[in-house]
Amino acid sequence: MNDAVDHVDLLMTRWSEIHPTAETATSYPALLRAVRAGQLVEAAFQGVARANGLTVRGDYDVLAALRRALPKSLRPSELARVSMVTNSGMTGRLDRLESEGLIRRAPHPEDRRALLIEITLQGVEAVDRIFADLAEVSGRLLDSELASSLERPLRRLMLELGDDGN
Amino acid sequence: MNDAVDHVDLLMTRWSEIHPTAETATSYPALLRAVRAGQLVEAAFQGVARANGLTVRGDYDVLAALRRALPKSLRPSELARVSMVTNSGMTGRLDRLESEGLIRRAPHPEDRRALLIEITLQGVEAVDRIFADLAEVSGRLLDSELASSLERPLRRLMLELGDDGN
DNA sequence: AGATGATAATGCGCTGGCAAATTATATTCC
DNA sequence: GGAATATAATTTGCCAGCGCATTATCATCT
Repeated sequence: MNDAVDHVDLLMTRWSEIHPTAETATSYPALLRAVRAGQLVEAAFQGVARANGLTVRGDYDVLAALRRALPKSLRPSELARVSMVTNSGMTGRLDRLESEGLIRRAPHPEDRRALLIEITLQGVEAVDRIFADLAEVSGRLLDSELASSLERPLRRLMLELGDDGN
Repeated sequence: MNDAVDHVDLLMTRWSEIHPTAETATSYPALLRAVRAGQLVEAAFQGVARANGLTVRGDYDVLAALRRALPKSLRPSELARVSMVTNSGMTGRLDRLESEGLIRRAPHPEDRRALLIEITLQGVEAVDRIFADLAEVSGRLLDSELASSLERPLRRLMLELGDDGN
């Protein structure tokens, strides 16, 4: 059936010519595809985020986390953890989002070291708009049949990689 | 029957609570997993590259492309294309790699605008060492059964995304 | 209670990469 | 052949995020 070759196939074939002895493990090419596919998708998503006024796609991750947490607020360090950036990186994102009026910094009532980040109405509107766009773009990039064939293996991969995020 | 839930599952479940009307398309979560898995793998690979003296993993991509192209040399713009960076980004990478003695810039004999990038002996040694490490790490991250279950769908995804690279 | 060590957020300096402008060469069109 | 346009690499200016240091607060141990 579909045995069209992709970039990684060509690449691995060439490697096996160079190192005929090396066992052709399947793990490396699989992970390589994951990286590369991730980059391509990321680029597409980045376009959506920018088209909706955000500076980077990562800012959407922050808004989305806040949106999902409603009516609760989250702390910067929690946001940093699920967004896979450092705390100082999160400070920068929050600075941007706050200056754009999409979030608000509020003091944490029980821990004076901490903050509670509240998403504003504008923030909710933005994230909902972007979510819809992302879903729409995804549908155009990927038919549902391929999507469902990716679901199980990718989910297992995430777990194998120790998908923290929660 | 592995129906353990990952981060994306939780996330989508929450979204469907927020927007009960919205159709639960499968494409978006699939691509989201691709992005996230890609980031996690990237981080692991980055560690391998750094442990072998490289500044960033991207530099390995350049070396690997040159290694595979042997005995031919490649031009900077070609390297930029397959490495998914801009030409100016490639200039920076080549600067680094050249100062580390892993590549050499040679004039292109037929086009005086262009260069030919040659990988040095040290460069070949580095790339071979890193390749072996990457394969080894990959094997530890991912058992071969899961790897093979990822192979077909991921390859199709790459093609669907218009995997240029070649 | 006081001291000591953990944790929360931010400040600061650095760096890899992008976008746009620049320079040099090549190609195309009249 | 000469002008106009395209292409190759680099330069420049900029920015997001990392690592590390700092400040403020909390928690623990005696």
